[in-house]
Amino acid sequence: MSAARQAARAREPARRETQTERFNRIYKAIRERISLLEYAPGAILNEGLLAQEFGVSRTPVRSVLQRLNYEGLVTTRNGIGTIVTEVDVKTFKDIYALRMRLAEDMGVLSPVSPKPEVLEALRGLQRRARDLGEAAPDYTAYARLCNEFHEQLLQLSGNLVLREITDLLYYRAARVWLAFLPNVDWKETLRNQESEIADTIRALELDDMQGVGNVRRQHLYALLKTIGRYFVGV
Amino acid sequence: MSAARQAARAREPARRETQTERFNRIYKAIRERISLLEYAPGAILNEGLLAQEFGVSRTPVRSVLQRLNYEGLVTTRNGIGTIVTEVDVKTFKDIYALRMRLAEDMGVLSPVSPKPEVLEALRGLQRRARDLGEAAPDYTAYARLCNEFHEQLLQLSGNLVLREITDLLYYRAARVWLAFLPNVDWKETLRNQESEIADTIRALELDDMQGVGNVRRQHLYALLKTIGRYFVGV
DNA sequence: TATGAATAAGCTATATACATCTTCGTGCAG
DNA sequence: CTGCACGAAGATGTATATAGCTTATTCATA
Repeated sequence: MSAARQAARAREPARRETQTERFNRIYKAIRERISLLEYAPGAILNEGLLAQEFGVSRTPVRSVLQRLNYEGLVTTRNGIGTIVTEVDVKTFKDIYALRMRLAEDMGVLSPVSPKPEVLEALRGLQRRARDLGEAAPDYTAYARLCNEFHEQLLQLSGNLVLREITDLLYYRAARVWLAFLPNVDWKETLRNQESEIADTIRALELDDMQGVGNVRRQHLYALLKTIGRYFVGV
Repeated sequence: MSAARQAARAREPARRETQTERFNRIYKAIRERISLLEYAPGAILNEGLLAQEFGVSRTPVRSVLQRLNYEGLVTTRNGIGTIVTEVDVKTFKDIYALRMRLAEDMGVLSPVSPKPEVLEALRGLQRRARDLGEAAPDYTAYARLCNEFHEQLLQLSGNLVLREITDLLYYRAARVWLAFLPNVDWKETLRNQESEIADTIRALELDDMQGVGNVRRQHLYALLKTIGRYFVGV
C-alpha cells in the first residue's frame, strides 16, 4: 500500500515538495541574500513578509531563522525583528584563525580524490574570475564566484563533520570580505583570486590534497592581513 | 520609563524567567540526558510529553529539538517522533580526528591564562576521579565528570568560535565513549582519567597552554584506539 | 487461515490565534 | 514650548487547532 503510494508519487512528475526540500529552499535563499549583502548587517528581516514571499506560514520561516541564529548570521529580538549580525573584528579574526587551521586539516583528514566534475567546475570558475577582472567591478558577481569556489572545495574532504564546520565558518564571515571590497584594487583582487583557483587546479592535478589546503590557507592569510591593515587601531 | 521598568524588574527578586533562560534550561536538560544515555541512541522523544514536563507548550520544545537536530544529536521524523541518533563508526572517527586537531589548536589560538577557579575546579575533579576509581563502576557519575572536565577546558581558549565548535563536537560523540565503558577496565580507565586531569593541572601551573592541548589530544587518541580495536572488522 | 484494505490512533508539521515586548506618536499638563 | 504618560501599531514569542504522515489493528474476503 505504502509502496503503491510511493510508486504513484514517483510516477507523478509534479509531486509536492518535501518538508526538507522546502526548508532548504528557504534556508539557502536567505543565507545567500545575507552572504551577498542583499541583507546587509543591521538589516531587519520580517517573519511575516518572508512567509508571504515564500508562500508559507510564519512557522517554517521561523524555523529557518532560528537555524541562521544558531549559525551566528542573525539575532532575533522580541518586539523588533530578526537582525543580520555585524561581525566584529575579534570574531572575524577568530574565525579566520580557525579557518586557516581547518584548511590545512582539509588536506590531511581523509582527503578524497577529486571527481572530474570538480576540476571542470574549477576551470569554469577560473575563466569567470579572469573575465570579471577585466570588466568593471561587480561585487555581487564576485561574491557568487567565491561561494561556488567554496562549494567545490568542500567536496574534497571525506570528513563530513569537517565539511559542515568549514561551511559554517565560511558563511559566518563571508560578507565581511565582500563589504570590504570597495577598499581594495579590483583588478589585483581578481588576479589573486584567479591564481588561487589556478594553484588549486594544479595541486589537484597532482593529487596533492595537502597542497590544496595550503593554497587555501595562504589565500585566507593574505585576506586577513589585507583587512587587518585597516583595523590596526582596534 | 523603560529604565524605571528595568529598575523595578531588578528590584523584584522573583522575576519571571527570560526567553533565553528558558530555552537554555530545556536545551541543557535534554542534551545532558542524551550525553548521559538517559535517552539512549534510538530512543524516541515525544514533544507533547516534554512540553508537559517542562511546563510549556510544544513550541519552545520544538525549538530546542530543532537545535539538537542541527547539532546532530537527534533526527526528527514526521509521524514518528524525535529519535536520538546513533553515531556510526565513520562519523565517530571523523569527529575524533577533528577533535584531536582542535585540541592542539586550543593551545595555539589565543589561549588565555587560567583563572584560579579553573585550577581549583580541576583539583576537585581529580579527587572525584580518584574516588570513583576506587568504588564500584558508576558510569553516569563518570560521564558527569567528563562533561565538567570538558566545561573547564573550554574556558582556556579566548577564541570563542573555537570554543563553540569544540563544545559541539564534544557532545556530538560523548555518548559513544560512555556506551563503550562496560567493555573496558573500570579502575584503569579512571586511573587514566585522573592522570589526564593531573597532567592538565601540571601544564596549567607552568602556563604551558600548548601542553594542555597536547595532553587532551593524547587522551583522545588513546580513547579512539581503544574503541577502534573493537571495530577493526567494520 | 491468510491476505489485504480500511481505519483508528498517535505523532510531527503547519497555520493561526493570542500574549508579550518594543517603539513611536499623540495629547495633556506644567 | 517642553516633558512625560499613555496608547496604538507592529514585531516576535507562545499556545493551540488543524493537516498530514506513519504505524498497528481490525475486519472482510479469497
